[in-house]
Amino acid sequence: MNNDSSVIQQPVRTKNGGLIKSAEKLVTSYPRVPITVDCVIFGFDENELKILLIRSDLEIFKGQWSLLGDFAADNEELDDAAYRVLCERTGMDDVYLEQVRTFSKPGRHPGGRVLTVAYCSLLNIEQHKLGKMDNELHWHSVQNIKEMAFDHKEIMDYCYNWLQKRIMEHPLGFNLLPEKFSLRELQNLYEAILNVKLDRRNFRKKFFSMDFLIDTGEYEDDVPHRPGRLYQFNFQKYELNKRRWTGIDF
Amino acid sequence: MNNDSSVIQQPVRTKNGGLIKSAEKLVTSYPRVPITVDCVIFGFDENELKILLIRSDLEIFKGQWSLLGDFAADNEELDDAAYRVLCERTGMDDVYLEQVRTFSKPGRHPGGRVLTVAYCSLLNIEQHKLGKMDNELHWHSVQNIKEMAFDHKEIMDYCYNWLQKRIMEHPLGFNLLPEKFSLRELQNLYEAILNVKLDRRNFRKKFFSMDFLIDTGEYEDDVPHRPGRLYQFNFQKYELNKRRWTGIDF
DNA sequence: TTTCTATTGTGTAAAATTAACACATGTAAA
DNA sequence: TTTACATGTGTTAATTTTACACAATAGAAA
Repeated sequence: MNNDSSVIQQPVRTKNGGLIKSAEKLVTSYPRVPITVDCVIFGFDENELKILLIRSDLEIFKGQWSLLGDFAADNEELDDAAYRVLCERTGMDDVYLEQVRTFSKPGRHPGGRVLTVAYCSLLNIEQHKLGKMDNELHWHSVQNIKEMAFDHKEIMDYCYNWLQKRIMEHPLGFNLLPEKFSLRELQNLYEAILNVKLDRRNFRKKFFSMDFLIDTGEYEDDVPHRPGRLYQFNFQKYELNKRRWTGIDF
Repeated sequence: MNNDSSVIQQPVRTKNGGLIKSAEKLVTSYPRVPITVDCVIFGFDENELKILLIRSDLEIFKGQWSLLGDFAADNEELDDAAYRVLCERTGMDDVYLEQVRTFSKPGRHPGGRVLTVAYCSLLNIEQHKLGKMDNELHWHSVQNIKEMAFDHKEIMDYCYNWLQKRIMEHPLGFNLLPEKFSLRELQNLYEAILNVKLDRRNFRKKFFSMDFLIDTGEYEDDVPHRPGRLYQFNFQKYELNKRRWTGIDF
């Protein structure tokens, strides 16, 4: 591990005032680290917030679950790497994805120093029905996960926390819902993520006043009670007014 | 660049079901990247938000300013690396420091691929009077910086934006002020960071109601008008009540 | 000593937002 | 036809935010 990187420990830096001619020489004189991206992929199903995990392929973590991740390729921008992982593993594109934080604790990877950049992703679980091939993949209820491989539990907790804050500032939640949804579903989503109970009438008022909901005129189907109206999220309008958006406050 | 890392491009992964015995072997088969930390160090002086920059020591960026940064050492946690940079360059310890974001665009460093993790730091500028030795260091007004070496302008902009949001959620600003300060100074700070004008009376009410200000009983000195009271920030009390803290709203 | 200037320190009323709460309506199942 | 259950809607009280004016106090100037 890191044998070649420790050959030259003294930086190429000139002592005083002199400028460094070769940036390349400078760079190659420092330690280098393998980089991974890890995706915390959230979904929403049965009124629970879920996260997509894969069985670890390392002997040492046998039986444990881990985030979907991969090493970054040569010269690969990390956003691209995360997106690649997402596409390869879920077959989906056009997915919400955002960088959250970098984790660098020495010893976090049993194979030596590996730095990982955590990404948070929100997707519609219905559009990613796991095939029979995917017996290594599984949607877990976020609340039930006790331990994970590597430091992935810590990463997941951080990202879940991040999501709770983030969803108060931007209407990300819609990425987790089907294209058409009832207000009840929307409220269930917020209650699941924030882990609180909300007043139905005030919730409704709040979202209508935001003016990002399009009334489809359609109604729920297959419910054993009065069906609710179905709405769509107005992504366009949101993008236009994003700057004036100051967040939700329940 | 990256010549040894591209020797083995095929991952060691077993095709189906088989677990990987050697995590080490897996890790060493992937590309490796030099990592830097870059500190966006904010200060407050003459009612302006400032940032501490250093003249780039690279020939290619001659005359341009850059963030204070360094390469991460072997097995060095990045928080530690950032803290090390901060201490080495400013001689200060016990400084507010927080990771903000990782920047990975290929081509962002002229010496080849270098990944950098940006940290945001807030310190009391009075306690870091630049000595004569530090003629490579300079406090710049944040508003005046047009261009910087590397992608540091982008990083600075991102961190400034981050700070504007962050300061609404946590009372970080006190790190930028002297131990004892008047309410006017505090308001100037917020106005400088947020780039807005605030109502003096409401600002005052807001901060008193937070109950984090300790009245020292002392007064300003050397002002050509009625002197204001001096306060201290109650860090202890804040730490205790942090969890219930929901932010400021001007 | 007096006057002037500038900034501190304080309170209240209007406006906006949030929180709490109840009843009629519509569908499917019994 | 009745029952069960969730939808859809409006009002009032409480809280928070905004807007705004005047007396007090120090140093500087006259």
